[in-house]
Amino acid sequence: MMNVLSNTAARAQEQSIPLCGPGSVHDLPHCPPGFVLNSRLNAAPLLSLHSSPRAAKPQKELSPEEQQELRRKINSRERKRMQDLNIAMDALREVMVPYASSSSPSHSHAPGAPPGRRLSKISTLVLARNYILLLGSSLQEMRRLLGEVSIGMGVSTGPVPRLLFAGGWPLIAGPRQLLLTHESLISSAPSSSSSSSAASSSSTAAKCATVPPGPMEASLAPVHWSCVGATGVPPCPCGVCRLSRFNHSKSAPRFSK
DNA sequence: TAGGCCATCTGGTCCT
DNA sequence: AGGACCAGATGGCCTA
Repeated sequence: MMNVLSNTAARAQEQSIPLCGPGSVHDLPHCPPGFVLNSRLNAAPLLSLHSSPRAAKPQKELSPEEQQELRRKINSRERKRMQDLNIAMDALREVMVPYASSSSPSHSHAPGAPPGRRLSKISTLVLARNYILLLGSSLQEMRRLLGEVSIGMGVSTGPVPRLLFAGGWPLIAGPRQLLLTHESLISSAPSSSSSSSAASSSSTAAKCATVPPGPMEASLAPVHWSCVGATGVPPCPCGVCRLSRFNHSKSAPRFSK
C-alpha cells in the first residue's frame, strides 16, 4: 500500500509540471528548455479570451499581459481543482485498496487493475459504489434478521436499536441529505442521484434496461460483485454497465460548494 | 507498438 | 464579474 501511495505521489509530482514553451502560458517561472509544447497551445492562442464567440457581451479590454495573467490564474485554479480531486481520489483509494486486494480479480471491476497496482480512477469509483451497495444490502438483511429475532422472542423494540429496527437508519444520499429516512429517500430518489460527473456518464445509457431505476432500489437489489459476464447476467451494451452495475438515473443538480 | 491511464491546457457554461 | 465545473484535445508514461 505504501508503495502504491508513494508511487502515486511521486508520479503526480512528476507529472504536475505544466506544459510550457516559448510564448505559452505557464505558472512556473522556470521552464525546461526544449519542453514539448502542446500543439493546441499553438492552435488556440491565449488571446482568444478576447475574441471568443461569447464576446457578444462587451468584454473588458485587456492588454496581452493582463490576458496572460488571467490565463495563468485560470490554469492555476484548474490545476489546483484537479489536484484536490486527486487527493480525494487517493483518500478513497486508501479505503478501497484493502478491499480491492481482498477480492479476487474477477470480483473487482478493474479490468486493467491487477493486484498490487494502483486502482485507476474509474476502478476506484466503481469499487466504492459497489461497496456502498453491499453495505446497503447488508443493512437490509440485518434489519430482516433483527425483525425475525424480535418476533420470535415476542419483543417489539427491546435491546434492538430503535433506529435500526424501525428502518430509520440514517442513509446518506448526498451532502444535503445526511439524515434522511428510507422513505424520504425513496420519495426523493429521482433528484438524489450521484455527482454530476457520474451523471454525465450516465447520460450515455439512459435506456439501459439492466439497471434498477433509482438509487434506493439499487441499494436494495442484490449486489453483483463481479464484472458483468462472470455472474451469468447478460451484459448491458452500454459502456458504463460493462464495468459494473450502474445506475443511470437522471443527473442531479450540482451540490453546492 | 498499441492501448490504457493520466495531467494539463483550454473554452464554454453555470452558479454565487 | 469571478469562480467552479465540465468536456475535448493533446502528449507523456507505462504495461502487455
